[in-house]
Amino acid sequence: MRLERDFFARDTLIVAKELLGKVIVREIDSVRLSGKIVETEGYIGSIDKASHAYGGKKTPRVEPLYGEPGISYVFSIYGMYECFNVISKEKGSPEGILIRAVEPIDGLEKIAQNRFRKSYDTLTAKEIKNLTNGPSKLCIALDINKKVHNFMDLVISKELYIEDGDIINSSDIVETTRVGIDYAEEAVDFPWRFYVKNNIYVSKK
DNA sequence: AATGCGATTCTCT
DNA sequence: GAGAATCGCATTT
Repeated sequence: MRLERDFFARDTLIVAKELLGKVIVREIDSVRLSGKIVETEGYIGSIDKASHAYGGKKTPRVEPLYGEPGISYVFSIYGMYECFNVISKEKGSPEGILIRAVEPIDGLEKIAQNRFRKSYDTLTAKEIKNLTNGPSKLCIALDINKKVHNFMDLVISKELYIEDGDIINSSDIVETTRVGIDYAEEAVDFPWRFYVKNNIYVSKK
């Protein structure tokens, strides 16, 4: 079942944790691609120097962060990659959750084509592991891009949404520091990254 | 108009 | 583990 607005309209770190085990669904021409979320990071703009909206900063790029819970924020990075976030909390408060890794479930053939331009059957073990074990890798695999999917309402969209999935026991969740935010001073140490213990698709242990 | 860099990934070594 | 790729966007001139 699809997650509704009220799921996202809660404390960002709770949503980030509870998104583990849920399933991102990407429908392309009636073909279903999906992946189980295994790694997330919370960003809380009001107090978080790692957030694009730190201190209430508001520019065209970060506008989605201020939108309704349940919409997407897709940003481009390093000129060649994109990252997918879901907005949490309430409209007006710049908070969101970066989806850092998923475990491929449906549409493996299309996912393999999107990532490596070859058939799933011909992937090496290394390529399989690298299909979706990173924030930009999963965007490539599921064909999520800023141009089409930024500001998309995941509660309404038919082509991109999130469904119920596994319930992850809290003893199987690791809480630790976030990745790639070395510049963020004290926020470097905030334990706002969550991942499923022992899952091979987690980007970084 | 010019500058500088990033919530990353890939390819070497 | 280091270095390159590559550009949108915020910031500065």
